[in-house]
Amino acid sequence: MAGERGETGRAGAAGRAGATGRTGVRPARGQLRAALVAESFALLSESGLAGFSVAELARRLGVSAAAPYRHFRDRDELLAVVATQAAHELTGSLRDAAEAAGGDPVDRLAAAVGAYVRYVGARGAGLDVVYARELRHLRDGELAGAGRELMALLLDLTRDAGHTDPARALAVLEQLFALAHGYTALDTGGLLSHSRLSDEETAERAARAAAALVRGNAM
Amino acid sequence: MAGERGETGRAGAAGRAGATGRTGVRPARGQLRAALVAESFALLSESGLAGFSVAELARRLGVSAAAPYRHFRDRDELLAVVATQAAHELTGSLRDAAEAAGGDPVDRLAAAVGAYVRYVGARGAGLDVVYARELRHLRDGELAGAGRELMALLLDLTRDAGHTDPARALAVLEQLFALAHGYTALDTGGLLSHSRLSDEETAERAARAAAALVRGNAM
DNA sequence: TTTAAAAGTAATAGCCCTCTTACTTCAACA
DNA sequence: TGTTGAAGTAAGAGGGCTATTACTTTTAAA
Repeated sequence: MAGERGETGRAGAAGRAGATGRTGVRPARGQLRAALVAESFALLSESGLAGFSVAELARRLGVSAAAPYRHFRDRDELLAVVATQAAHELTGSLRDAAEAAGGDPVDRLAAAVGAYVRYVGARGAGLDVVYARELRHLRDGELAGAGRELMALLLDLTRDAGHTDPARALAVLEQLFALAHGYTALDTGGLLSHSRLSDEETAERAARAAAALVRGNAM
Repeated sequence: MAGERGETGRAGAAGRAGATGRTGVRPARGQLRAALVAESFALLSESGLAGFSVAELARRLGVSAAAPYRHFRDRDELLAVVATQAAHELTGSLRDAAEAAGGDPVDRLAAAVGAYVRYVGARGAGLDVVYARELRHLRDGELAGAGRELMALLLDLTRDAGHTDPARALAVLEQLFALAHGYTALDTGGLLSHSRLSDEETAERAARAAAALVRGNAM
């Protein structure tokens, strides 16, 4: 029983594994690139960033381990594309959620936090992926822009909630997304309320907590 | 440039690396067990649970890769000892912090959250390590007890803050530790306020946020 | 001083991973 | 139909990790 860990990580070379199941359907010839990105979200959502491996992806799509390298220079480039898409989707989701929440800034922030938790629950990619350390060296292209766009939206929402002082707005933002990130992390880790909650339930709890946090800050 | 990732993880076998520096001092013969535990905290604090590897530990202590297995059946057993110690230390730290904060339940909770963030910053082990999924199969011995002890303290603190309804207390607890965990995670990931904050500064921010959260919940 | 257990080491098996190279297949176009 | 470039494959090099086994060094007791 040599290699049979259940968590690993860090740099180096090897180090993953996982389900190893042929989950996705083998994509038609020429569709591999898109399929890789799609399956990346599934894999992230199941195993997190730590469990992301090109080899596992290839296995799931029923292609050879070398195939992905026809479309991406290396693992990080694929991850960067996924992170960029996640940033765009997050920006859209949070903006929509805030929009739908009406005019009250507190409601809007709470809705955004809820949307964040919901998105990460569904797609497995959150701030940790978008701003992953290991992708720093690629942070000059699209990913950089998508990351800034997301951060700008967050700041806007916070400022609308009455925190016009930049430093103050940043601090509140930090609180809210520490909260949001914490909910997703604890949930993923199964540390929330004994049994694993549904993504929806977690999102609602996070949104309620966010509202309380914003209210509490105003006191 | 084969194995040169900078993050990995998941199950399987291989998968780490890291600094590979000879950090700790080679322990005197017979002191390896204690040294391994001590160095584990250092490694966790640098690379997180994902970067934890027995091989790296051995390297840092200047002993052969097989040496650790003289003292621990396998990686998980070592990790469980570390987690157990972390749980005890956390319980002590949080209790002390609450104690020192005086009589106001909100202050006490905020102090506990601050202490949590401070501890994780310093030692690298938090709820994620104590309640790690991969250690579930060992959760019958000391670790289980230490985990319950920690959780009991948290619940007590929450209950003292006026949330006598068990479900309500649990929900508030969840909020607070999602917040705390989120702060440590964002901080570790360098996502907080551009430049990396000191552990102390992060802890204070988390404590302030916790106080706001508790106040907001009371409204 | 002998001796036996404890603590380490060397070597290695077995896995998984990333990424490269050379070869094959396929599909669309001339 | 022949050609050609894109897409994919087979193999393998290079590395890291967890553990195991058999051998060596130390240390402390008899």
